[in-house]
Amino acid sequence: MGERTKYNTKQREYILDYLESVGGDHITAADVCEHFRSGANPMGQSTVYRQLERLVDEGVINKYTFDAGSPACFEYIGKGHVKDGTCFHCKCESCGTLIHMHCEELASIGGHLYSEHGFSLDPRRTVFYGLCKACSEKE
Amino acid sequence: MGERTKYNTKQREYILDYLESVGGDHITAADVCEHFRSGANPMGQSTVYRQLERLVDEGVINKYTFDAGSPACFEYIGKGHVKDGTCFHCKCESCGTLIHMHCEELASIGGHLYSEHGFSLDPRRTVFYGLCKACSEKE
DNA sequence: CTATAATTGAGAATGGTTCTCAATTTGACG
DNA sequence: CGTCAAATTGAGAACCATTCTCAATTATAG
Repeated sequence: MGERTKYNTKQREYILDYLESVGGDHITAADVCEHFRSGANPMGQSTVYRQLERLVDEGVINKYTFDAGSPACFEYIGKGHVKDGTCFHCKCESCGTLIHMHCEELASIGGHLYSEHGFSLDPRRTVFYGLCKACSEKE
Repeated sequence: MGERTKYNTKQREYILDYLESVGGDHITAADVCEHFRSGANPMGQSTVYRQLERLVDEGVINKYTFDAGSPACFEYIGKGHVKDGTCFHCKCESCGTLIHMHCEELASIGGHLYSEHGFSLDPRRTVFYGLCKACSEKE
């Protein structure tokens, strides 16, 4: 990781600053574009997408994809709050809420998938779909 | 479920026949379009998408969505081989292979998510991302 | 058979994302 | 400092799965 970027550009720094200021919240590529649209440091959307892709490759941010047609979300890995592999994400199919979940038991399925099925789980890409508490009580 | 469709059309029957003949394999909307493109029963792609959407609503087929930009997969529910909630899907991030997995232990996380976190897991929408055996040994 | 509502299909529109390529910027080296 | 090759930028086009539009067709009830 981190071997792809050769040059440090202003744009890269601006994006990193912005991601850090946002913290652990989820943002879309469109959010990043919007933030820079009218500011002092305008930035092309191609650059936004390219830098976000790089930062994912470098492990600086995580990327989550949802249903086709809805934009991907990015999440800054600041204080190692996601890196440890015990943070999972649940997405409510009804209200769309994204729930962060720290859980050792969920983390253990990674080991099971590997030892029993030979599959190396990537918790940073995996999203559990279903209904959140509020919505499942409603329906 | 099943309350949305009012009329039974030829196109609907043709699609159902095709899905049944394919069995439990995963197919995309494009596959369905392709199958009918040059045959005796040509069908517009709008119809394919609409009927597939309906069949999902009616619980006749399952729909799985993957990364943004890659097409959704559909799976016919024939002999109840998916309905039971023990069928999970793993997608290899390297080679793209989709692995079907029947596993009681994985199914148990549904119970855990509900009792401990109040979240009702939908196994039909959830895909585990990571590396398949072959690819993880390669890298 | 008729009326009415649902469905079809060709083509356009959508929307997130990726690609193209000329212009610009970066950083190593002299 | 300059020079220069390599990397990056950005405006706009291209992509592609999917959804929408709407006039023509078809299915079903009565």
